[in-house]
Amino acid sequence: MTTSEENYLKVIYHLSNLTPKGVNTNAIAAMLDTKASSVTDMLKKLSEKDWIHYQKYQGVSLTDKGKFNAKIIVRKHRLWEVFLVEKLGFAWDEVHEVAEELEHIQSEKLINQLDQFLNFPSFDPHGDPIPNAKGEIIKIEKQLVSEIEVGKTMTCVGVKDTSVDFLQYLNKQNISLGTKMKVLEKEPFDGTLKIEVNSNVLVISDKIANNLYVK
Amino acid sequence: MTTSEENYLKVIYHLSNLTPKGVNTNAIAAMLDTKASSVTDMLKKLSEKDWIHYQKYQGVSLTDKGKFNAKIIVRKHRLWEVFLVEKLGFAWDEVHEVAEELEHIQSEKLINQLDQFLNFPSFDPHGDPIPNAKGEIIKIEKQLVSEIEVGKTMTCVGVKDTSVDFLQYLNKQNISLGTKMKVLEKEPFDGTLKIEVNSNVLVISDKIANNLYVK
DNA sequence: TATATTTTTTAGGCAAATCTAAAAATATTT
DNA sequence: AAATATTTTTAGATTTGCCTAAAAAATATA
Repeated sequence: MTTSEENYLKVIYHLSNLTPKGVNTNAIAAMLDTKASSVTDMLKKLSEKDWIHYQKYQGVSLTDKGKFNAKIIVRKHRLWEVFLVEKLGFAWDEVHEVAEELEHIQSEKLINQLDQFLNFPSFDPHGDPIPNAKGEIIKIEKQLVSEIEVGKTMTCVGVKDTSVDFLQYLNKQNISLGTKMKVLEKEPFDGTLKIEVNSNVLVISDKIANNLYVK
Repeated sequence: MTTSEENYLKVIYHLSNLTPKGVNTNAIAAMLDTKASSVTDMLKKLSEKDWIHYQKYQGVSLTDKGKFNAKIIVRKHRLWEVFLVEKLGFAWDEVHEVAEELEHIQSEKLINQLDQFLNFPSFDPHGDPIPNAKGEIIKIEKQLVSEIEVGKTMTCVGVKDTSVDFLQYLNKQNISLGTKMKVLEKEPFDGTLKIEVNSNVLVISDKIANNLYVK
């Protein structure tokens, strides 16, 4: 499996969770920062290898084989992120790029030993679940801050957007996994929220509230 | 720097230590398991980037820039080998292939944090010295078993050949870094040696004696 | 429903890294 | 020194993954 093929599988996997009916060519192109025509080329190749179901103009979905491969790549990515944070002292906003490279290293033994070395972690530094060696992945119930009612307390369990900008914003506000918060006020006009964090009142935008997972 | 360019630099670096006058195209091709014509193509590219001195038909040598880059790749390779053995429980004959992939991960922070995490090791699992972040590398005096006089005792400090076959042969004979040995007898006809290892007498060929470093 | 817009695919091309086959330069042997 | 052998380079082709531009299909709009 080439690095490029792996990147396509991973992106199709992530998009499938948002668009279960079938993933669009343009959506894949946008995620991979490439052109639709390049995507079409690759879809044909992935289809021939039986990793995706593909019919012209109909969008794609992963086969069982493709889904398993995708999950193993996600597993590798997230385990490496844990390693970088727990063992090498990286911050959660510094790991993504490096993990994007490390996830393509081909060695089953490597990744399973790494898993053991890290004590079989269940979640990565952004709160996302780590598939096990069989590709099994736990799903926890989590909600966006934007979905929480006024007056309720909540605990940060993850982020939807894992961009450096967003993670550094959270750093600045002292919000990390496990941080307890409370919704104080909700502005109906634009979705702006007032929340209590670390005994301070914080005003957060609609966009922030839609990218922060809590339970 | 592409993976391919890195592999060429690394090979030229290693060959330079054996052939200081200038490295041959064919020698590079043999090491990289490719054709001489492919090597010529790449030499032109490396030359344009000022990583090697290259004149048609005259063999090549590394520029200062090229040598530094090569040493950083060697540094990465050897640090990853230490990680695999010390932290993930790999055997010394299992690390080379995986380290060949890991050495191409591009992140200065990653490798310097890894170095610290491993306590700034000086040698890799095969006894080879690890360059520091500046590319500085210590040279220890070491000799091949074949160069040791009859009657002398010696300690294994490294291997010249790092192939799986050779390393597994040494495993079988219970020879590893630090193993004490004594030369008992030398056969002038074919260079076969009798040595004492772990209170046993072992007969080793010319070829073995020429690939085992001691001091 | 016919037209316009958007999405997707095809056709043809490019750059990197490789290959084979043949030519050129260097080295070795007689 | 000439002939032979070896090494290295050139020329031209291939594969992978990407591109642009244009055509085809699907979707939205009037």
